Amino acid sequence: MSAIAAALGVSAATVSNALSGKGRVSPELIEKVRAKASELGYVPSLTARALRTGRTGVLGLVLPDIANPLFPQIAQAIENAASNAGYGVLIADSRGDIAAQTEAIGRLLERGVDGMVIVPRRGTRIADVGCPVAVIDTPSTPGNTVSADHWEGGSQMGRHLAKLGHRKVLLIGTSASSNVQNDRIGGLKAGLGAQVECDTMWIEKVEAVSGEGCPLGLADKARAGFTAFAAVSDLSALRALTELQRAGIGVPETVSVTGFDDLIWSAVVTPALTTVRMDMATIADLAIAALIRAIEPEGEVENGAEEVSTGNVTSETDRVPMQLIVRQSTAAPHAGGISNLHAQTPNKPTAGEIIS
Amino acid sequence: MSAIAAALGVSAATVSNALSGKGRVSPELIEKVRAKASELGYVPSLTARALRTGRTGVLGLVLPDIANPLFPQIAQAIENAASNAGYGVLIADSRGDIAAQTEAIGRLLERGVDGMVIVPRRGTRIADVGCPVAVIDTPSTPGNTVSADHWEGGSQMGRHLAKLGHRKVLLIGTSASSNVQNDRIGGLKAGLGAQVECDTMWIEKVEAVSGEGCPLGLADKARAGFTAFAAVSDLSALRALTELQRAGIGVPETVSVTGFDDLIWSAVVTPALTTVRMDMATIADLAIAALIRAIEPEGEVENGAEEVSTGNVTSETDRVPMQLIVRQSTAAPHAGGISNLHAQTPNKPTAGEIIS
DNA sequence: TATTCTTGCTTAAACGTTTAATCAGGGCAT
DNA sequence: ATGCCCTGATTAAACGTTTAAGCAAGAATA
Repeated sequence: MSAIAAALGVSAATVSNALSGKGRVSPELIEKVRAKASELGYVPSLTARALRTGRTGVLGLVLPDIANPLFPQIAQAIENAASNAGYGVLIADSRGDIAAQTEAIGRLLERGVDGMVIVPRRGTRIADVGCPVAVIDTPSTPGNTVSADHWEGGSQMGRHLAKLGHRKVLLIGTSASSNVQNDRIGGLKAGLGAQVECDTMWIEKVEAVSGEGCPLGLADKARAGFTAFAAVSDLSALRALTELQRAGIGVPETVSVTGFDDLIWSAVVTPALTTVRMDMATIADLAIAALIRAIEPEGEVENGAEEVSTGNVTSETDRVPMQLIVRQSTAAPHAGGISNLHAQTPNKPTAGEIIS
Repeated sequence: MSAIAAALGVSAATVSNALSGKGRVSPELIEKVRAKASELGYVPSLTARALRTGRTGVLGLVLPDIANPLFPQIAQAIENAASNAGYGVLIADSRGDIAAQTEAIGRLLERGVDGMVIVPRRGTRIADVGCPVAVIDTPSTPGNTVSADHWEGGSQMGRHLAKLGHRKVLLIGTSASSNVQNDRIGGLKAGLGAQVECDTMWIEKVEAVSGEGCPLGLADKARAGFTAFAAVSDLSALRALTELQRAGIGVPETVSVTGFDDLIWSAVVTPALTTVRMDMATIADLAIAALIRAIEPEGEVENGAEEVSTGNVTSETDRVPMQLIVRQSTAAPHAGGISNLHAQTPNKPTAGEIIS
């Protein structure tokens, strides 16, 4: 910067003002400074700026378990939104226990992040950590900034299955302590309506008895009359799908299987999974916008409260609709029921029809 | 820091020296400074330090497509290794074209990262970007810093299949332009040996003709005598597995299916996938260690070359062995061949036996 | 014409560290 | 006893910005 100033015979402060458009600088000088800057390939030192302004231009991203298959979607959306807003994204894995989450947050704080996006570990409440925080969890959780409307997504799926004619549905969740999963299940039940019989299976409970990765006994369930298996995550749906197929039960002609989240494999398995997708791009945009509102000074208002607020930020809307994607894993329950195995239906293209 | 200095009646410089152990400070004063520092809850400003030293303590992580299902493993391992070394990790998604990758690298550079880890987009060579770079690709690619030994992994899998008695194997890849996939396929062929007949299917080519997500026609292949389908990624393996199951072909009693990478779902599908896993923790450790060697001054050597080298860094070893994980999707080819459909074998626990 | 406002720029301080250079004093050898 | 080295500290500069305050000169106002 001083090089530009010297080359133009002005002071460094003027160059700064010219580039930021803050002080009073003549238009022609601004132009000259701009020209010289790009001529010299000037890149402002974000470090120095950070030191002076106290803002680093970096946001932290804290995830409960970075190995979560949903992570790519989240990270990509957040990175994109942040990057559009001129921010960088520092990741912190809070793998393991709650202590690790706290420690991860601490590391980010030390690095001087201006704010952070936290997808909290199940059942965790985020205390005021000393910087603005956007929480992506579920609308039913207090402190949530913005998230997918899991309940509504569940209800879309429920209506889809009910409309196909299913009357006995098994809901499959992983952990009963997950707010997200409970919301999805609540929505499913509501969407299925009162006349549909449903039962809920929590995989964690089954595994506590029979060991991790054990068979879920879904073939028996099918024989018991369940015609649809609605998992609240695509991973469980995949598990259900392959277990049923392995047992020789045809999907979708005998039973239907549905998932949640539209994970990477949903479209490529056979039959392609009917699922419901979060609009992560919108969620990320809202979360980042809310954060930035808390970080950057208002400008308009001249109140004394120049302090950056330091708690959970809020968004205009705390829930964004989900998108039902109907593929080949759902169909009307066949009258023949379980007896009609392996009737081959031609594979239609898998892109999926987006409903709603 | 000045608060500590004032409280102890010494200068700020002394405090700095005491905490960093650099200058000459009396042992008892060091102790007092330490005590006061933790009493006051002193947290050094990494920003100021960065300004002064020119090093930010932040590494960049550039991924070809953050939505890649392998990403969680990579990000987690890198974050962990970096964090252990006292570095933060800034992510940059280079989704889209090569231009996006360059632009992502530029953003990281502006933020003053001390170095970066790049998993290059297929076929990309990383030019000298102005900071140390660790490239994680494949040993056969020039410029590679460290990566899994994909060829060796393929050969392990090949030997496993050959030993089971398979004599006609279909190798399934996504893109013929991927160095990683070619290495894996090369290894597979070598491991299978000369007496095993094999053919290679590239999904991209099939899809170019029949559309994305189209059936791969594997049932026909099975009828043509292929008894094993070795995909070079778990995603393709999953696609193969479900397509075969859907066609009523039993895995593993009729044909075997194998994958690569041990992605999250490999253990939970039925039958659980036999696959081969990268040791990302070791790879990440080596990559980060190599980076840090380039970043941090040698200390010992008193040569004038204080400059940080600015190209691709190298590691002691550029390839780390893969780990064959045998689960339920592989078995000896049944003498009866394709006719013997749906023979049920009991589901064994899915944890997987780790070989080698 | 004398005063005040406005414009366009400069000066200087500040952000919180690190580090080279300096300095006072005590022990040691000459 | 004088000069020298070593120890344990201090001083001051520097990193590259931002920004409040100051200032000179021309324009507008009285």
